[in-house]
Amino acid sequence: MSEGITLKFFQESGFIRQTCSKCKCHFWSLVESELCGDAPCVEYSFIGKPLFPKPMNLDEAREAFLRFFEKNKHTRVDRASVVARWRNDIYLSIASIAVFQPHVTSGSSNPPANPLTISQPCIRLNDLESVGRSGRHLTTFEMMAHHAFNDDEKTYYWQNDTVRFCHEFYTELGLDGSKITYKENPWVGGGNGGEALEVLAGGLELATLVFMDLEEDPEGEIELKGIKFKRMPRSIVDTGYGLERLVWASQGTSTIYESVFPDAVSFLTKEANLVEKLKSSGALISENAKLCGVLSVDYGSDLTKLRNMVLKRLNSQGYDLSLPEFISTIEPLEKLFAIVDHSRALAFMFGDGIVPSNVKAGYLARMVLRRTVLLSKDINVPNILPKMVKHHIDNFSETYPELKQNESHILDMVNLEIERFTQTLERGRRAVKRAIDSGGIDKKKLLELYDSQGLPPSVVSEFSEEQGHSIEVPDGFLAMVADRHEGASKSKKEPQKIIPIAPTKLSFYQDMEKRKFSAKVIYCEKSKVAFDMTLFYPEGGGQLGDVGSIRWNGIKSKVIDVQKIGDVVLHQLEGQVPSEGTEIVGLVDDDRRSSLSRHHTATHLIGAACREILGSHVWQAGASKSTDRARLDITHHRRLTREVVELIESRVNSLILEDYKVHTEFYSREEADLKYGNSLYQGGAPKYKEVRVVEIPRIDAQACAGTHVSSTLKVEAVKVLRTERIQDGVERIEFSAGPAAIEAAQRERALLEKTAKELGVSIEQAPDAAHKFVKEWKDLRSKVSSLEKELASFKSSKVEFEKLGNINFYMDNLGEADMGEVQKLTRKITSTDGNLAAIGFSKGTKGSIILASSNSLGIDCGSILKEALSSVGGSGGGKASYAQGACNSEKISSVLSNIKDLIV
RNA sequence: GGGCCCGUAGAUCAGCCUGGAAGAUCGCCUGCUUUGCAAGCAGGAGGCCUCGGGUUCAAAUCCCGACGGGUCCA
Repeated sequence: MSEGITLKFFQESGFIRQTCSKCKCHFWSLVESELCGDAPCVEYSFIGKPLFPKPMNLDEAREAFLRFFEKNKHTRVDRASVVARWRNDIYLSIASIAVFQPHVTSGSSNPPANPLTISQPCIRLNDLESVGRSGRHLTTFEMMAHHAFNDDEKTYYWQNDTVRFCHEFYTELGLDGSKITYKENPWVGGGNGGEALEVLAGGLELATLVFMDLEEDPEGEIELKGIKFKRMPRSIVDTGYGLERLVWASQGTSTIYESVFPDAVSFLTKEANLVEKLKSSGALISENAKLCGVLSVDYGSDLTKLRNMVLKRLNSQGYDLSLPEFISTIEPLEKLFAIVDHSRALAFMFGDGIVPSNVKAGYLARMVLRRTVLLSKDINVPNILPKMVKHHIDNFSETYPELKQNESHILDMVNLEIERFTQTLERGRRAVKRAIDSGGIDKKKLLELYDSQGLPPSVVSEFSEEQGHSIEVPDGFLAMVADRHEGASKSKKEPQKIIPIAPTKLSFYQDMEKRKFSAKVIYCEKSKVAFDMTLFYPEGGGQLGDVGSIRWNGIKSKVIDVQKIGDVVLHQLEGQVPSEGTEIVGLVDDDRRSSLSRHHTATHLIGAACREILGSHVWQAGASKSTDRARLDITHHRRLTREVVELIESRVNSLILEDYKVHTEFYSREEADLKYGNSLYQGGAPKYKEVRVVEIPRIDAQACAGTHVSSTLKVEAVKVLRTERIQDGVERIEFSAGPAAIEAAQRERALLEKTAKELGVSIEQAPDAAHKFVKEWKDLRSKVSSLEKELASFKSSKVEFEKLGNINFYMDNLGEADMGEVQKLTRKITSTDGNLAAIGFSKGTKGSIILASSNSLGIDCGSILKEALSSVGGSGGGKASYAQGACNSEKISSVLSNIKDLIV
């Protein structure tokens, strides 16, 4: 690498490779320069002095980019969702290349076009704290890119053309070529790596050109940034051009936000009454942005440090500001920018179907929303968020009509989440008050309030102030939270073992109705065997494996479990095991398979009905199919009401009757993507190169490896059994299909009949009767209670007492009596000073004693009763004023006399 | 995927740690006071203490499980 990236283009155009005197990195530039042009070596020079002759907005800049690359033989492809559903390692699309990982980058699938150009909306939340503050950070941005996927068969272009394209693109737009610096900086990430060039101008990184041709390998020969790599089969041109950066550079405003969202910023500035402040603080913001550009400080924990550094620089440039003055000027504006940015992120997240939740991507959306709400409160526009989101939707409606289409859903999500957060805050306000009332808020309490009630320290502090108490927020709060969550164990996956035989031919895909087959045993392992082909479906995709039997030479063994290990299907046998080479006849249990297939097709129908009735935000979050029931978990933000469930159930049953054929077909990944889009991957990231699509025409299409019935009519019927909220934002629907649905209905009928019979009424009258019985039972219960009171006071006047010293000793055995009644009786007696009551009563053979004394006596009833009971084998105890115990009912009188003896 | 918190009257919560009569405040009802309202005073109704097991003489309270909610982290 000592030669760096030496390209023909650089040489022909007169670029010189130089070394930065500060950071020692290598860079290429048309002019001689001491510094590399990247932060922190240089600072922004384009603010107030745009790099391009003509200011561009988002649409103009995006179109200029895509057109340029179309002109240069790239195919424009549509953006993907910001929710990376095709991946199981990240939740959000964080780069344009993420759209093509891992299937295209690994070589197992072809790109939709090659070479291609795209502008992909991306969301990154790792620098959330910096958004608004640094003047350049965004949670949502569009990464424009041109990608070329080269392999052994064909090389489209590599480093030289990439840089040439890049340079031509910027210079054609009017950027002075001598202002561009290409800094060598190898790139590493996501298990891949390669040489890379950062494209810098005016101190701003405009783009990164990555030449991805390495993959991580501990045995690899090549080392980058301390990690070992080897060459990968594909070499990929992975570029990333910041759309927003380009727009910013073309306008040279103080912050990126003012260039990218001029309308939104001015709208919010007006609403928040910050017009004057923004105008008068322009210079301050510019300086702040410039300095934040060169400083690499963690905005989360070292904010005060950062503020002081900026302030020092400002004051050395002729400002005369105190820290509080500086903060009070800059903070509201920073918050304003953050709100503008965050609300765009929310529009995209909800627009692409994220349902707020306490887990996964849904949690990320919730977190962003809550932050934004708090920020809006801070600048006195507490209800601005829905308006801001709508503003973005309208602004983007031409470029992203899908946002406009989903507008009502997006706003519904936003409003619902705001409502939930308001409730959380109200709960929190009360919790803070309680905490203060019961001894104040210490560090531990603060942590608990955050962790279990969702109250950030700033909010707790605010609520606390309302109560007239100030609290101190400790440094490193977030580190404490992290500590608390440590020890959360990470589960390790066991590496799958490999069986060294040819892949089993999965014949059930050819004919899903067939149950009988002949095959040859090609592998044995204890009680497990593999054949050259099989009709037995192995457990997978949430569907249970088949069972059945195999025969050979007059011998029969049961197949009790079927699993797929790699590409081999292993059949677990019960009984004798055939040896390798044996020809066998296999028979799949038809009842079970048919039932599983019915439930699987029914699952697709339920999913389709849910999407139709509830909306396109409904995604499968999990599924499981068994013989008598199946369940489907869907993303949805509200509990499913009975009415909605009935709608779904009816819709599914009419789909069944409409008798659609169920088609299955294998496609390559790119064909499948092209034909169906990524809604295909309801079941998660596809595992194989070939995608099997199960399609119910016009109703549903899914990548699915399971078995299905040949037409919807064969599902026969579907009955929803129950729904359950398994996570916030995820509803589980449990249902039965076919004969199992009828059986389920019959079970419910039986339960109803039994209930009605117990109530002694017809089924129709059962609810009313139950209501009446419960009401009567309640009335009677309160009547009994008041009668017990009366009875107690009546009986207490009947119980004889004798004087034992200064004690009035009441003693009696009431025989059969109720606990409540006797308790009331003794309370009554001992409510007068100087009284002691020892009352026995029984219920069958179980005898009970209550010993209670007036508070004035100073007698320890607990220990007396314990002792009195011990000689008869009873037990009990209690407090000084009240004790209770039990013994055999025949022993009551002896216990009572024991008590009397113990007192005198 | 992994934690943590919560479930008691119509609402908000106390009681649970340390087992032994199920409470407070607001709201509701009745009466008094008032031209009326608000307020005040007096009285009252309203609880399967989420459900199911277990431990115990005894469970709102301790243990296990389910259900319902909240929340943090990845």
